[in-house]
Amino acid sequence: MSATVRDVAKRAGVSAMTVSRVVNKQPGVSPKTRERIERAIADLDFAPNRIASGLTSAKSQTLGLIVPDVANPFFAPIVRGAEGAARRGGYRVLLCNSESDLRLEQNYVSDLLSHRVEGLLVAPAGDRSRPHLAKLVERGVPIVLVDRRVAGLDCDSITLDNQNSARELTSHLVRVGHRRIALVADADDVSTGRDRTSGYRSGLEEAGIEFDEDLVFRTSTDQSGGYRVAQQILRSSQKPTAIFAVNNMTALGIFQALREAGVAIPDDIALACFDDVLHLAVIAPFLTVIAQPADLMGATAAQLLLERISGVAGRQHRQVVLQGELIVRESCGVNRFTAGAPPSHTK
Amino acid sequence: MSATVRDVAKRAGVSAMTVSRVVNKQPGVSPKTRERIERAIADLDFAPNRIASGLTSAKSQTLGLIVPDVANPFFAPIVRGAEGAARRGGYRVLLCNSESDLRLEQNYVSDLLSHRVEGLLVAPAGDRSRPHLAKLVERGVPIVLVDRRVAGLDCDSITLDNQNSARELTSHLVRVGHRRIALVADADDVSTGRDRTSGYRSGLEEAGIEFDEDLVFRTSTDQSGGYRVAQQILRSSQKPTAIFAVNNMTALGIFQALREAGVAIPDDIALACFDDVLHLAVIAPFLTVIAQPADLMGATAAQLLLERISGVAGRQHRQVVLQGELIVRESCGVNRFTAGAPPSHTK
DNA sequence: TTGTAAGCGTTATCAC
DNA sequence: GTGATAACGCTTACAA
Repeated sequence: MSATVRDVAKRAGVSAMTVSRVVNKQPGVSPKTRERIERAIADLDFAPNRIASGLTSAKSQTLGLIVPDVANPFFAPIVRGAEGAARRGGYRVLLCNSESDLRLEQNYVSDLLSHRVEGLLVAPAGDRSRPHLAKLVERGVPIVLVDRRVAGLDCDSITLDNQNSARELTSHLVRVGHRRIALVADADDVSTGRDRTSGYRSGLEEAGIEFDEDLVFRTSTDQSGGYRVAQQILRSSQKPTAIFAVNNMTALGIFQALREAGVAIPDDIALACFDDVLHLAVIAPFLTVIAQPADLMGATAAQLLLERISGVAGRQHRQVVLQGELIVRESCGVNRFTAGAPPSHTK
Repeated sequence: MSATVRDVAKRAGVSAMTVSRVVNKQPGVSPKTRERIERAIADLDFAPNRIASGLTSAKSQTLGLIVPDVANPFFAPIVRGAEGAARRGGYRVLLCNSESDLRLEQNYVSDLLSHRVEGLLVAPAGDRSRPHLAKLVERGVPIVLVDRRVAGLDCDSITLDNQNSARELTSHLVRVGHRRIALVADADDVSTGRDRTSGYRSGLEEAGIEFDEDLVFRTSTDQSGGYRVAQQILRSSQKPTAIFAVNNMTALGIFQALREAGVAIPDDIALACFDDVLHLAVIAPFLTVIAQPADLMGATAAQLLLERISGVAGRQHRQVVLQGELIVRESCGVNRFTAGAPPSHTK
């Protein structure tokens, strides 16, 4: 079907080897032969079979990227950033949606290995991803964790300074007058969840507020989880005056439940969260958030991985930490009328 | 490094061929040998090298997926849907972000071919994608266009019924009292742009409103394009009473510009668009839109492609058309107080 | 500067 | 039911 190096070689009156050299821009080919070969390549519309070269050179020029959900407005820019950086480095990206499912994630990992990716970018489901990821590390497969670390797994990673950002957000809530601050937390199995919970505690501690286990709510960190937990919070005997949601989707669910219950934000209860919900800020600059540079996180992750693949990286594991940005809007009870259009999100 | 079929064969005391048969679940292996081989596979932690099998079988089990931007809240669910359906069909997905750049898209196409993808899912930059896509069609490479068709290119596609939906949205605007309706259109080079413009004209025509070229504004269909065009609209001598934005990002830009200019929606001007801006509806159920089933579109596209690859599809090209859904909210001047929380998006 | 030979890990084919 | 052999298209290693 498609032309091969040998076809090109025949047409140019040279050996396959010389064609290979030209295709891979290797030195040691006379300008004349090079030109002849280039013409033959053009004539035959030859495109090298990367599968075949991958077989001999053991280099597939491909990375694997595993995220829980590409359509999540936090992960989507990560994917974009990673793909862009990979492309600029001459790599292709196999995209995998783990749906936060451990089994699925594990299958993806072995599948990607079967496809001989040269390295993996993984936003792991949680600490229980360790067994299958540890195997990779042992085998020396280049890997970079994105957004989340895995307890007990030593490898490159890029994350947000979750603990510090959570502390900052908590301090902000305290500063504007809240003392009973509910935390809608992620499982402790997930490093971001752990770190944010820990930051929340630090924030309270600094303010001299005692940590109250009853104010910590755990749920599936998606919209429906947030929705359910908000209803639970509203039923609790000692209602908090503020809610700190661990991420974007959870916050959306909480918001929805509060609105349906006729609870005014921030008058009846304040709401803050991690992740700036994409594009939302344009129409309703409302939620006070910790914004994460997701695009940068993805791009940097890919760069780290490429460096490790190329061997530039050195033995030591690198843990890049990015800073979150506290963006104060209206949902916590200050700044209510400074935004362009103050929508009154009340009943 | 990793074990090969031959390693497994040696350990099980059989030939490589028999191992291959077991791995690929082919019949014609006695239960006893099969069991022996399976144990050897487990012992050696053998995983078949898909690169190598791809070389012999010419089947890479991989699809290419090209979209303008994964992080766009319309394309992200398409990607998710496509990847999921591909995985369930036993395929991997190479993700490519064309950034609506023709050159980049073209490079991706040849690169994907070099990687021997078995088929392509493409949301093309526009009609000018035809040359490089036509080559694929000629060569018999399975391909499915997603979201956009390409003029003069015969192949499978899945799109929205853009014309009809645009007509419906226009009719709605007319119904609630608008007669001077600006269209912020996409280039005619893009099928969705063409079809939506055409539907807009039909809608006007049905209402007996004469089409006015001066009410059609062209721009880059992203947020900044929308932003600029809105400023232009506000400066125009005969201001429209409503704006129909061709897509989500454009609408966001328009919204931003209107707000900054202190123009009230819908009191001073109405706004409607294609694409439900993801998650936005939860916090601010405000924009009247044509919602598209993006996830379904992606999944169906992948299914179509897999059917074509497997040969189930038949010679004829299939053009699947999905229906859009008009969701009436507040931004066009009716329904203003029926939503849960009516934010007054006014100055 | 160029070419030869061998083999990457798998599978198609045909023989036993 | 099982195996030997020869590819697949390319590149590494070495030779000329």
